[in-house]
Amino acid sequence: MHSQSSDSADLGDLFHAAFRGLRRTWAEQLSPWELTPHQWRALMTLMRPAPGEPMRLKDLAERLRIAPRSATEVVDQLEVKALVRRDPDPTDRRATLVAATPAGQQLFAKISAERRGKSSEYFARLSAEDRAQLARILGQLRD
Amino acid sequence: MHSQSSDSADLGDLFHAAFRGLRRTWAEQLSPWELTPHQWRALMTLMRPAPGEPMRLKDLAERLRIAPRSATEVVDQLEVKALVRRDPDPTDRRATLVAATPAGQQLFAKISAERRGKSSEYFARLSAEDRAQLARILGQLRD
DNA sequence: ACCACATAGTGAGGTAACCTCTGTATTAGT
DNA sequence: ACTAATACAGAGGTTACCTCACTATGTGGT
Repeated sequence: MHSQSSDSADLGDLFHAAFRGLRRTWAEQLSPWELTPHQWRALMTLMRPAPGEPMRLKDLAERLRIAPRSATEVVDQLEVKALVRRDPDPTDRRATLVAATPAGQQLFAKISAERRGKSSEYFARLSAEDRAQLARILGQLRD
Repeated sequence: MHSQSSDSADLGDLFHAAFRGLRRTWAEQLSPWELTPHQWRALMTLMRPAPGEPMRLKDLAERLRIAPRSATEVVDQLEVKALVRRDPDPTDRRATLVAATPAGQQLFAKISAERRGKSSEYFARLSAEDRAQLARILGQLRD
C-alpha cells in the first residue's frame, strides 16, 4: 500500500523498457532502407499535411518537438539521401522550405505499405481497446 | 482508410513524446544531486534487493536490460562519486561485486524521501486507475 | 527613413545512453 | 588436461538530442 514509490519506480521502468523495445523494433524495420527512426519520423512529419507540400524548418522542428538546430540536422541527413529538398522561401528570405522529393515520397509510400502488409507494428500485440486506452493515457501525460 | 496507419503513427508519436517528457522530468528532479536518470536507475536497482547488498555487474546489467559493457560504464560513474563500491567476488575471481556505499545508500534515501514528499512524480497527474491500466498495458508490450 | 529588436537557419561543440568488437583472466565441462 | 564458456573492461562508434554564437533577414516604432 505504501509501496507507492516502488510502484512508480516500476511504472518508470516499464515505460523505459517498453520505449526501448519500440525503438529497437523501429530500427530493425527501417534498417533495410538505411533510415533511422528519427529520420523516418521526420519524413513522416513532412508528409503529414500533404505529400510534397513544403514546410518551414522551424515548423518541422515544432511538430517533431525538437530544437530548430536538431531539425537542421535531420534534414541534412535526409537531403544527403535525396529524400528531401531545401528551397528558399520566396516570402521570407531568412526561411527555407523543406519538402519531400519524389524519391522521398516513393520511399515513404513503400515503407508504409510494407508496414501495413506485414502488420509488424510494435503495438499490434495490443488489443484495439488497449491501444485506445494507451493513446488516451499518453495524451494526458503529454499535456 | 489510411487512418489506421496514422493511428499507429500517432501512438508512436505519443509514446515518444511521453517518454521524452518523463526523461526531462527525471533529469530536472535529479539535477540538484548531479545524477543522470541512468545513474539513478542503476543506484535504485542496486538498492532493490536490499541496501548495501552486493550484486554482480552482470546481474545489474540484466536487471537494467542493458549490455554488460554499459553496466561497467554506469558503475564507473557512480564509483567516481563514491556512491558505489566494487569488490572482487570471493567465489569467482572473474566477477566483481558492486554494492552501494553508505554514502550511496544515504543519497538514495534522501532522494526517495524528497520525491515522495514533493510527490513530483511524473505519473502523478494520472489517476490511480490510469496508472494501473498503463502498467498493465506496458507490461504486455515488454514481453 | 532609420534604428532597435526579433526571427530563421546553421557552424561549432557538447552530452547521455546506449552499442559492438576485442582481449584477458578465470572457471566449467568432457 | 584441454577446450569452451564466462566476467569484465579498453577502444571506439552511433543516435538523438542540446546550447551558444553568428549571419542574414524581416518588423515595429519614432
